[in-house]
Amino acid sequence: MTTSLHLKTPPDFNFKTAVYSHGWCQLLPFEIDLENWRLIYVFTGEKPVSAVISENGGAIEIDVSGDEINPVTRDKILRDTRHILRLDDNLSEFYRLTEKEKRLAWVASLSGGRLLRSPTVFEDLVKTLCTTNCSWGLTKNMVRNLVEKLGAEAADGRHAFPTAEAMANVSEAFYRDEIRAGYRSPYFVELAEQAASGKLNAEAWLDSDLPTAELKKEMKRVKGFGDYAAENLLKLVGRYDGLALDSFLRGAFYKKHNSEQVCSDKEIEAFYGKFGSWRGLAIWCDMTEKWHD
DNA sequence: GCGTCCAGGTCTACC
DNA sequence: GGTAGACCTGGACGC
Repeated sequence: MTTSLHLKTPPDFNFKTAVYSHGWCQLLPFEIDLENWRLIYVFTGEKPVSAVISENGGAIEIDVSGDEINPVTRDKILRDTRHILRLDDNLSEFYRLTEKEKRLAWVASLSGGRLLRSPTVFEDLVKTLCTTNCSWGLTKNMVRNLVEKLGAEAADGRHAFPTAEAMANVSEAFYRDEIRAGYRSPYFVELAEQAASGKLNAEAWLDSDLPTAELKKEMKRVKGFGDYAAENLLKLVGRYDGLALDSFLRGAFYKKHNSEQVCSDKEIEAFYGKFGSWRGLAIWCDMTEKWHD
């Protein structure tokens, strides 16, 4: 059987733009069905359940497959979906700034800037670590291995993202040999152990009172997290002060704004300075404009 | 088939 | 505070 749940969306919400805001929609347990514009995710709870998320008549519809779900699971799926799609984000100030720039006028008209994220910061931490110093193809491989080899199985055979406990229960050799994580393997072990023991509470970063610079320092205490990784995660917890420059963003910037000539990171930062604390979101939207054609 | 380069970087040692 | 070198993997590319 299938249970359908519904969520109202804010007026400035665009399902397609939010789902395809960055690469996360391609990382398990997310799956994207571009033909029918549906997002699939395996939610955790009492037991993992697969759900198809789509837009229907201006609202979000979540079709949960399998046995009837209890009220606790139902509430968790609704809460997680709000979080994933960032339905509660207020981007009005960002839109005011981008509307002043002709080339970024599309951002407000397509309601861009809602970056898809995972239900937990822990999942985003692990996935961000999988993006460092490798091709996007390898990132997808590592995440797929983590999900399929360590995540609990739902009724339809899909797997949820592994818990910190499940990740802490395997060895460094497992990460090297089975996950194909290479030199990142000890980082995964340490991160999982800290999260499972409660020593690291990444979820608290969502509503931390710390200034962004301090929060970034805290994130960089996680082994394997440097400037790029910390600033990427900051974006996912709703702070856009950092640009999270990586080879993709740098290359795209050189091509679009610097006649394909290499320039310094400081010059890139200065270019987006006018967007203030929204500059990280401004460069991301600017560099991914064509994704929304 | 083989070697090299590099991709959605970071860490450590050293200066 | 800045920099060089090492680090896994796997696909692309040249030969």
